[in-house]
Amino acid sequence: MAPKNEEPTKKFVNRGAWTAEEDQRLAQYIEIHGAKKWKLVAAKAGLNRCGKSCRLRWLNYLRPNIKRGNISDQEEDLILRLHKLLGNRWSLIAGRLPGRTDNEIKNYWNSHLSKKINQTKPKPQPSESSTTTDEPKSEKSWEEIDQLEVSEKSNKEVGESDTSFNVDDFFDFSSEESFTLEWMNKFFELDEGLYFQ
DNA sequence: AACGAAGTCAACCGCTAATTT
DNA sequence: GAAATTAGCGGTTGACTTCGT
Repeated sequence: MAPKNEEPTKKFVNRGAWTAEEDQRLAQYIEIHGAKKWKLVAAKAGLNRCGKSCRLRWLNYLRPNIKRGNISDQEEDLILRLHKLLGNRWSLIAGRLPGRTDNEIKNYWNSHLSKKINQTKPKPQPSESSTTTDEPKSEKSWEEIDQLEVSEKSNKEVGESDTSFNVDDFFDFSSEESFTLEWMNKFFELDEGLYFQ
């Protein structure tokens, strides 16, 4: 279907770490022309990079309002809870944490939280199924997960939701930041009794 | 001080979904 | 409707740093 690599010629494509100059070129170009058609962006900005690489760099580092490092306890807690709910859906999780990127959340999870979970996780109950991962499947049923996915999809397709729970609508807080984290924690506190026990 | 192991994280890869032609 | 192109996602890799001996 899709081509393996979007670049026709890989001859002189830069790879690896971005230089300050490349960052500046990319940011400058996007500021003027916007962030779309990444292949074009790469070419027009005079970057010997593939479009994919430019996109990633912009989304993860150059984009405005990006927060880097220093993940707060509150954010960490939220990540844990959202991961429990959503599994490895990093972009979804990141979408609930203003200023955080999926890559950062994923890295943070892999290097910090997965270990933490493994350390603190209680021994599996004999009655429970023998899943070994920290995926949510052991916490929530597949039906519940599916329901989330279906309602997400149907909302995009139809533009309105039925009575089912919609995770995007429910967690959408594109504008209000500090309020959100507190509110989310409140929600999870209430919700914990239902879902996470 | 030197060296290997372990940890971290930016970037890449392969794939699918969505959009455009 | 089909094909081509673009966007986006999650998994993985590898360079670099930190830690332990």
